[in-house]
Amino acid sequence: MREEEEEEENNWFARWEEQLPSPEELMPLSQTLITPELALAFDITAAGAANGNLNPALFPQPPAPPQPAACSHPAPPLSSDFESSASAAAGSGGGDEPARTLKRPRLVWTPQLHKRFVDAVAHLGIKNAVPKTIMQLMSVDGLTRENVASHLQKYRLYLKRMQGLSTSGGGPISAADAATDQLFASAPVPHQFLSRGPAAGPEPFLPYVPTAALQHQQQITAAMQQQQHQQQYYHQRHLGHFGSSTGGFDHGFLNRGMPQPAMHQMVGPAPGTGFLQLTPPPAALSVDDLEPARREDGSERKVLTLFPDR
DNA sequence: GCGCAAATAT
DNA sequence: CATATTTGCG
Repeated sequence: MREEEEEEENNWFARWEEQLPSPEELMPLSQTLITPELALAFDITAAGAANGNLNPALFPQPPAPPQPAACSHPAPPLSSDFESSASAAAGSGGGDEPARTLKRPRLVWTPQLHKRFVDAVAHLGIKNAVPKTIMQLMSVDGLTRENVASHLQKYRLYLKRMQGLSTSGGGPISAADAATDQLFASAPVPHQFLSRGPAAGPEPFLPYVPTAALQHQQQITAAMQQQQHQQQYYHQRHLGHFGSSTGGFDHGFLNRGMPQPAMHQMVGPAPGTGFLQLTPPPAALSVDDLEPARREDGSERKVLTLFPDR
């Protein structure tokens, strides 16, 4: 019976494919991640968006989504944009109304998406970093609370591991950890996250006020693409053999292979292999580069410097 | 609704 | 096998 479901989900994101314009083209959101409190603290307004490369004023707000289709309306993150979009878009002669209970394909957490996740949590503060809020802040259509909750759970475990290792031993870490969790390792971990004390409140700003930030939330165009991934996730490393594990990172990193060429029809090579890949706008954060990184001059290794210096 | 551990699915 | 989703409990 699973097969039937596959078909359903197939057409399900079939519309999505149309909806996605292009990773480069979409990047409506920018200062959305900057909490008003923070902005006020710095006395910066829209124009003073830190780097200046993120000028909301300059930002051509996507007045008209690439897809006129009813499926992509401003979708308030508060409600399930999914259902509404589905129901609205449905009706193609059809027969697929029950988008309400449809199970969507597995979400592929790309480094980009995870980055956005981390940024959202970072700017929200541990205090308000709850699935629902995070989801809203991310404003990624198609992203559900469950998705975030699940990911958040894993992420917390990841941080916990980091924390434990860094505090108790003091020995080398990152290496092993990075190797363990590729996804999490791909994104920088905000210093704020590494709260070794029971009480976490290191952040000078960001007391709260999620709603303010959310008021301006706009639907971030999410892109999904289904490529030959299917084989990728089957890509189980052939263990039992060594030597060829040089890179080992055959993982489909950045799959944002969404070049200018119009999206070609996705071929459903293998039924039942539907992957959902959300690609949030690249810009997003103005201070996304606040990463300490260059602590050393020569070492440009991808080693994460997440040790609690203080 | 949130968090977590375990089970389950792909 | 890795990863994401779902389930059960507090």
